[in-house]
Amino acid sequence: MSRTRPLPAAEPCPWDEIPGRLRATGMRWTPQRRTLVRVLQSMEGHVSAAEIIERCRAEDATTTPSTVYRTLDVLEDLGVVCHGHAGDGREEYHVLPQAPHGHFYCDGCGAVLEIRDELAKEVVRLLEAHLGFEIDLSHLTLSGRCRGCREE
Amino acid sequence: MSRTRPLPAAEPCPWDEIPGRLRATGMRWTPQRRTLVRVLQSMEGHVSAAEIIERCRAEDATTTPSTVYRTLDVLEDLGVVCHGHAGDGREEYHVLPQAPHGHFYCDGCGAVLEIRDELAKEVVRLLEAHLGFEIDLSHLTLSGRCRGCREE
DNA sequence: TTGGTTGCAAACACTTTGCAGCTGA
DNA sequence: TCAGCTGCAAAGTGTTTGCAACCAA
Repeated sequence: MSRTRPLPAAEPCPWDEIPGRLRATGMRWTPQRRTLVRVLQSMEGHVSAAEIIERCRAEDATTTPSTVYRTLDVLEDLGVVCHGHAGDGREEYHVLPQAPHGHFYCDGCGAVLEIRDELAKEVVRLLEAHLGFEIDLSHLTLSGRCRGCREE
Repeated sequence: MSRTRPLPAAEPCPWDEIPGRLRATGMRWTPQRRTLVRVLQSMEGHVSAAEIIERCRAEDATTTPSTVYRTLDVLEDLGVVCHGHAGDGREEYHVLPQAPHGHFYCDGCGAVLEIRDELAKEVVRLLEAHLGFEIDLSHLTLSGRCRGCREE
């Protein structure tokens, strides 16, 4: 299973390279994969497995969860998505992560903010300096309360 | 359910105050709770629900998961533990958090480090300054690779 | 006594897997 | 053709809940 891989694929794979990259390793470019990839393209950012499945079903009512999960695994190997866990522990997929970033979930209002670029680097650097850990920020979602909810 | 509460209880509850605090609100101090509390006392830090259940079963073979989960919920309201999610999305409990701190899990060797005190404050401050989020670090476990595993 | 607790079993949500048949290359 | 892929159904996980019996206060 790809999710036991230590760290996400090094370089992200552009959308239009996907069919070729699949075929290059003997894999197939099927209608179901076309649907999933089209859906993912319209969802850049963070998405739950449930959302992905629902959107696929909207495009193709015959979509099956197992196929979606299996294909997401394949796409994760290609670096198109990488998965982590939302605050409630469910699978969460990050689409086409260009730079290391995490997500921030507000317990109060449910808002989600991305922790990206400079800030992500800063956090990574800080933790690395203190603990010697190379953090995989893209794999997690922090939780807390946003400014708005704190002022209530 | 207590796990929908916005943030963990403000002040941690010393072990010996637990019986009294329970009774004060009409709750009972039962053998099962005694067992669980004893087990938790011997496990300060991060523990998975499975570990807690297993250890309880070692002390009392009749221990039931449902009772453990329910009691952990009660103890979370008292501030004795607070729960989050491990890297794989399972429930994880932090026992008697004295100061805000998170955990760091190494994908390589499985080592767990605590992110505490100064470093935790620094991270919290950083994220707060940039995003306006009041982070609940105790609610999460970061993942990545530790120094040792990176050098392999 | 009596309402909080417990144990059991069943329900749950989500994800994974086995397998026979289908299909892209 | 023929491996990879799909759909289905079934099995897992890990956690939660309903309920009757139980027992701490």
